[in-house]
Amino acid sequence: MTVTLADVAARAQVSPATVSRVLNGNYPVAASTRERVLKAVDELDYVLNGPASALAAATSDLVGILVNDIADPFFGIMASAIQSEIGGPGGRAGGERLAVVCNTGGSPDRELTYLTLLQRQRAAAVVLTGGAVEDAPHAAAVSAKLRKLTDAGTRVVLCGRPPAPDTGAIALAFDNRGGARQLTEHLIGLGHRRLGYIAGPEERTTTRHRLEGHREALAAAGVEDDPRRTVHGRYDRRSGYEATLELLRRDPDLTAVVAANDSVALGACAALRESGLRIPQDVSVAGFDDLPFSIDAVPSLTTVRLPLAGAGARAGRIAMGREEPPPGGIATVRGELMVRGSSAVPRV
Amino acid sequence: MTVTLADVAARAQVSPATVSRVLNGNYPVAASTRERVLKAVDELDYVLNGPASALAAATSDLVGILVNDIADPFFGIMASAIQSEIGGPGGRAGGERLAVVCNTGGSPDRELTYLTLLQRQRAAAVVLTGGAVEDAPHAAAVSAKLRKLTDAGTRVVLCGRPPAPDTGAIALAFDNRGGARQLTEHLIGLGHRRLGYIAGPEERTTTRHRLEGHREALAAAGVEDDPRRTVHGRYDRRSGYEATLELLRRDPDLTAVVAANDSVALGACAALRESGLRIPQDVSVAGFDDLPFSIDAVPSLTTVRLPLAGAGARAGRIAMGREEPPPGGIATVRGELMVRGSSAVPRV
DNA sequence: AGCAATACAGCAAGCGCTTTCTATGTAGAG
DNA sequence: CTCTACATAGAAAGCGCTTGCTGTATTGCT
Repeated sequence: MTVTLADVAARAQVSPATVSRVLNGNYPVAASTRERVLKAVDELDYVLNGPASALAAATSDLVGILVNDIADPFFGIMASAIQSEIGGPGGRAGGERLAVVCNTGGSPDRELTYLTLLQRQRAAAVVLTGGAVEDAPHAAAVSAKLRKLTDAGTRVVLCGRPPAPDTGAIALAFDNRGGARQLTEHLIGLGHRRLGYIAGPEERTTTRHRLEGHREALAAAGVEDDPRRTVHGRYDRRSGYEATLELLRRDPDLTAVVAANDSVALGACAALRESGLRIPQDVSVAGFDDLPFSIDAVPSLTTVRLPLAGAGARAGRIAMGREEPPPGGIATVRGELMVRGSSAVPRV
Repeated sequence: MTVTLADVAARAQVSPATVSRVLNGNYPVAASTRERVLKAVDELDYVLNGPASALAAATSDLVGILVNDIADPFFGIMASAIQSEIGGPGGRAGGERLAVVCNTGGSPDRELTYLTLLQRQRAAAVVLTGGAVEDAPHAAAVSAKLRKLTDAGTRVVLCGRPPAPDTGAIALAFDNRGGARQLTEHLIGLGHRRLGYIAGPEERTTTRHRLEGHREALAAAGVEDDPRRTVHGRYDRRSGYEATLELLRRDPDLTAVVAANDSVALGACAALRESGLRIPQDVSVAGFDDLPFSIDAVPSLTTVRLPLAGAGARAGRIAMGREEPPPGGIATVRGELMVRGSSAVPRV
């Protein structure tokens, strides 16, 4: 039925061991023999049995990438960059690796389940992207899992996610706090004093850090931080739309809306516009991430650019052992404030 | 070192066979025994060895999803929907499956390589998304590969991709031609006669079908189809921007620009705006796909909505054998014309 | 009470590959 | 011309799990 190593060996008149060695190329095989084997492989259209070789060699060529939402370009861009570096087809030599992109949907349970699944597959490496959930028991469970993975020799890299101490995981964290602070400072610098803030889901690290940065900026400038000017929602457009309506209800005199990310900002723009407010003349809007579409918004969005592709690529290289991990296993990746058309001096 | 089935068996005072059966739950095991085994599994923190069980059972729980560009929401949305249906963590019962999202980057070679890798892993199913490349040798190679996969029992589903005859693959094709025709008919109906068309890369089926639909509409309405009004590019924003500038150079009196997809349309809008043209008063713009951001464009984009999530979910169910394949193994999924603010009656 | 049927559990044979160790042939050294 | 060294190739022992087949109690019938 299916052709095996032994079939190839028989056809090439060599032992299975030799065929294996030709295929793995890590043992001297005479040129003539190699050629004969390769010919047989070709003629028989032989395809190695992955599970069997993974079992025998106790290693696999799977690399796991965990994302919160694969339909969101934020994660798509990182996943794409990571994948381009793990040496999949088209990558440099060194064996082809299969990227396993796992969509957790932001659910802690699924995150854990996927990690187990990856552990079960004896993945060569795992990259976790995006913010973590701040639930103590869950965080502990994830840490324990990561520890086990690293102990088993799986390289674990966190990309755009806070460090996980004592797990052996390398962390490339985004400076969400600093970026958010810069952004709000920019707005305050323009003269804004009544800023609405649309935060992400309560329990995520990303949400908390961005919110903290925002508050730091307010505090530093001595601007009152009215809790009624902060609303929590999801990281999507709809949430931004609804939250903005709510903010406007609470304070119709807002002069700026700072959103948790660009998608939320777009929703905010739609809500403002429908409320008859002009951007930025009446209300300034700011996002975060600088996803590709942000520059096409009208007016184009003031936001904080996160080097998603760069960080992903670096995470991928580290995961493959092709780049030195940062000292201490932790690096912070900064964002860059992008001032565009959606922010301006407030009306008097 | 790593704990195996045998360790669990020893601890639970049963044979390895029994442990295996408890774990797979497909063979009667007394409740008391099961409990004992489960307890041992828990205490030992045992994790099944995926490769080993895949080898022994001659099946794996990997499902491959091929996409052209994971950073593009078009594919992200489909991948997400497919994944939600393949019964991964959080899905219904029946064993957890790992989705392997493979980013081909639109390269035929990588597509082939990934298929081989998936075949090597003995994937349970494979879903190919997005248009195919129209290169005869490559198409034949892919067909041969698909044939081999289906012969080996892997279910193959094409999602948003034309049928591959005689491969045993199920196809859920998008009606790109019909959608494009409707869209252009709408524009012609508004009174447009000088329409620029920004097509995708030449060699892709999606590009050809959409272009054909556009031309059908022109022909049906007796509108001259000046080849100079068609420009080819990539499926991204930048390409739309550049192509629009080129179209404008060739014919400054265009009254409408039809783009290969929404991203391209956004680029077109930017180019028009920078050229001092208002949308839709001076020039109407239309996209394709109706990605989430399209409604947020200003003005919101007239486009053809493709049920990406729905088609992906269906493809996923079919791949898992949870839904009957369409009769003949082929189904056409229609798009829906979404008339929005970016299209209007041309200026006189 | 005696026999067939049923419900579990275990044995053991692989699944297809990798890899250590051993064997063989050839070449260079003394 | 014999001895050691090297380059290759093969034999065989698993890797950790699944599963067909074979027991052995236990249960249900008559």
